[in-house]
Amino acid sequence: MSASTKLSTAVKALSFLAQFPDNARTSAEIADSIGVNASKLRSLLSALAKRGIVHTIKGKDGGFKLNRNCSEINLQEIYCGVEDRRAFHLDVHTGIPAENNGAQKINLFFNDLFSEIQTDIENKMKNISIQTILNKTA
Amino acid sequence: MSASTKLSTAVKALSFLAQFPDNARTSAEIADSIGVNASKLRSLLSALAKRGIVHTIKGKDGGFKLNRNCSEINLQEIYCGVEDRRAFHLDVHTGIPAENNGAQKINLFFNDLFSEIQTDIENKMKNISIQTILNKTA
DNA sequence: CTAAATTGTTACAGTAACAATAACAAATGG
DNA sequence: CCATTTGTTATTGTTACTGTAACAATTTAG
Repeated sequence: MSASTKLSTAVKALSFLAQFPDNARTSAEIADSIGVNASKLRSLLSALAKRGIVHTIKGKDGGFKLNRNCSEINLQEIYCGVEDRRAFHLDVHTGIPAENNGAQKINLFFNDLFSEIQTDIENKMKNISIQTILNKTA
Repeated sequence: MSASTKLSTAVKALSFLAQFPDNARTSAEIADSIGVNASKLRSLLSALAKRGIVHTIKGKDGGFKLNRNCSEINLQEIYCGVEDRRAFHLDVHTGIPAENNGAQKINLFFNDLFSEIQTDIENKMKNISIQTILNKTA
């Protein structure tokens, strides 16, 4: 799953869970509703559980439910939860021994630029909560 | 090559060419200087030639040289030249038949959001020319 | 005209990454 | 003890990527 796909899948799952504030829902039910594989979804939600975004209940009558109010879950932390790397990490061709000094400085330049872009994106995502999305997609 | 790697490689090549405003340089020489494969580099530069960014000369004593002043080549058009897709395209898990309506609306939401982010990034890149980078990495 | 050099493009083998699924241990509650 | 469900690992098939080589087309020098 690409990074951005993980994000949108996670948001779909959380939005689904938002419909049932009290009852836990199984990975099978959620996966069926949003059209993804249950096993993959479990690994996504398990990552979100480690961040305290969802609560998981194992065993009979178990499943997943939201651990917080929808307005207190934002895209940035969802993204960081489901992805190891920083949001929308971009690569630079890393130096090989023969590279000249100018090329190395250009690598540094792009690392800085991409890092700046990442920060911009993360700031944008911090301002969007699940509640925001529910409102816009209602 | 990932999208962002293509961008940084292209910039390295153009910066190298900037040192020699009058003479064409061969793909072998440029590739050796920046540490990439000559064949891969030729396909990158050939894409830039189609955008009028570099001028190519075939045959004996041929090679590549810049077609414009460094201050008139910006990152956005380099990126669009070497990559088919829009700059830093981000994916959304596209709907499968069983997907519910809420999930589809969330796809639309993310398409809008990612599109907005792409525009932000492109605007940022438009303001950065090869000359800008030469100044910063001198 | 001939030969050498160079781009532009295609092909290819090897590798890595990815997707979708299956499988199963661990945990839980009746 | 048994059924259920998560959490994680393994598997399998496929796709994508990487680095290289090869070669036709083109151009110029001599």
